[in-house]
Amino acid sequence: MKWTAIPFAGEWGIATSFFQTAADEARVLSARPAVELRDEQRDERRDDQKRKPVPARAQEMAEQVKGQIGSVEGVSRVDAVKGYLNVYYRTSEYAQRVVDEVLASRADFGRGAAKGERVMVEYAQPNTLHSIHIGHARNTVLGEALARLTEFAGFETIRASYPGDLGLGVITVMWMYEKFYKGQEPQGVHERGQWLLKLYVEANVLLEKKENETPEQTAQREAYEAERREMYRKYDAGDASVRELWRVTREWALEELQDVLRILDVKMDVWFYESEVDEPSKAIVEELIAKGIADDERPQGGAVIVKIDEKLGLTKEKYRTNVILRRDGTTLYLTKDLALAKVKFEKYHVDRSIYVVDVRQSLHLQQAFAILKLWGFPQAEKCYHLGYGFVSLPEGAMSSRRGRVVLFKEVYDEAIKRVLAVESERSGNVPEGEREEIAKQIGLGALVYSMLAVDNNKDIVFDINEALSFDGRTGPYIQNAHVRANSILKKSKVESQKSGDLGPLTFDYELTKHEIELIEQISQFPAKVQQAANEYRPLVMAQFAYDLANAFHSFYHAVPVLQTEDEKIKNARLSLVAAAKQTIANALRLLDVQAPDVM
RNA sequence: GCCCCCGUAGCUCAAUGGACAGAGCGACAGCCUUCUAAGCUGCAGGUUGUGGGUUCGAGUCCCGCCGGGGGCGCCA
Repeated sequence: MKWTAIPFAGEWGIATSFFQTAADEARVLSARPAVELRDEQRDERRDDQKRKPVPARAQEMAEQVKGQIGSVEGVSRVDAVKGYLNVYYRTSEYAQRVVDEVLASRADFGRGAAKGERVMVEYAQPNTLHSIHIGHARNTVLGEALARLTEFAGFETIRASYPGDLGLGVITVMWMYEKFYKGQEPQGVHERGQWLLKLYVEANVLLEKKENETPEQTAQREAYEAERREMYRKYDAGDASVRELWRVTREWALEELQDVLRILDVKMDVWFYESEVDEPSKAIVEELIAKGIADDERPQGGAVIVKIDEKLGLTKEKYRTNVILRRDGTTLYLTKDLALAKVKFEKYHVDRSIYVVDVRQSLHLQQAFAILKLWGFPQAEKCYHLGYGFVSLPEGAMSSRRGRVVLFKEVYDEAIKRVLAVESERSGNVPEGEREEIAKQIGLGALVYSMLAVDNNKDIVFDINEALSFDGRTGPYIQNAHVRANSILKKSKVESQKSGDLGPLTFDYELTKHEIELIEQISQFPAKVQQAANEYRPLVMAQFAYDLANAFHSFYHAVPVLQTEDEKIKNARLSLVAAAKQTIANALRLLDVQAPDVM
């Protein structure tokens, strides 16, 4: 029998339906030969049952079962309604169980049992040529929330970053620097990152073919292009000065990435650099040729390719054919991803490998997974591409090449500014010395939540006013619930105390619907953790955090706590507030959002 | 041409095949001498793009159509 929560507010319990049973019965009755029925004494009644619509019969069954159930421990009543059997819990016992569990487990409330499975989440893969924009931020936040969820749900989790520190884009910035900006170096980690982006944009203007070029312009552009190609060649050949230039500019970019990760409270376990998988991936190409998976067309002046559909025996085109080694012997994105997967499987022994990558790369990753399967890696089945919609601007797609991007750091700074601007009017309780820190937590909370509160596959048109809204279904709304709970506890002076310190806890009084709704939300947290982790969807947790905060705000408004005269009820409510505060904090933590005590 | 994703309230988005499709924003009307008003309460807003099918039951699964977006061997 499958039990689900009763979707009613105000009272909680579990329910099961009888539709399936009723439908099955109807099938059996109608399948039985009529002659057999005629022999039955009560065939008329059977005919009635047969004709009875399924919902009505299901209701009948529910009522029957209800009649057979006596009184059950912890259950207040059983109802049969609309084909469902509803079992309502005895409120006081259930409430006490939930609150006790939260206050006993604290930060571990909701943590799933160890699953004995190792998961690697790969995210934060920006190129090392420019500053982190808001699209990278979505990627990072999504990956981090997912990692926190899988970890808390009981999976051993490894966080991996895969910065693209190689390729034409990187060379382009190096060329621009060498030619026009040599010796310059802005101070400040982010200033330097943004400056690299500026160089990249300028270089692309110089290198891009324009309409109606004069012969001089064409010659100039081609000369630049030749220089860039030469630099790429020198890099490949291991030229000392070019390598040094590469090392220095790369470091500037990585320092900025590190700082963004610090701001977002992301601690990577493993760093895979594109430059480090480049060489090993060439050996893989040879192996794939030897195994008959890849076809070497170089003798005919072609590349090394894998005819994926053909090798898999598919007749319809699905994965198509892809190149794994250019005709000039250099590697591609796909080549390196194959090498990286091998490392993940063999060195880190991951059972599941999650790639948090833009949905536009879906085909490429599917191709990579298919080749891994051909290659004989059983883990290929456990590779999962968590695609997410891209972040665009009202004026169109973001383009690093054209410099049409919204930088993460700009939005972050703006967020802090806006919080500080409203802090004086909205909150009087923030100590002067903590204003900046609290403003960071709230500003970032708004930004992060706005990106997680949308399902992965949705594109986001970035609107800064929407992303930094502090009202309604937002990060600050949830943070505020945490703050209000904290405020009550602080005034009651039990904040740091354990549930036991409140005396024997009992909810043996008539609970208001707001208290019951709040307890119901709290009790759902562990299941939501599992759901969000299993479905790879931080949105589930974002939604839950809002619902929980919403239940708390309503409770806060309608139910007095400190003013309660009955000491027992007051203590029960205080413990409920403590449980709510803890659960909100746990949920926010999984969303990579800070839970301030004041705001 | 082939593949993938999406279409739900004016807007932005939710909804393990189950009960009455829910929130926020925006609009309107209330609530601060009561634990923080970044809040609460009320009101309004829907033929879930469309036509079939499967099912006791479809926003959800299958097929067709319409509309939007993305991708498709030497970019990443």
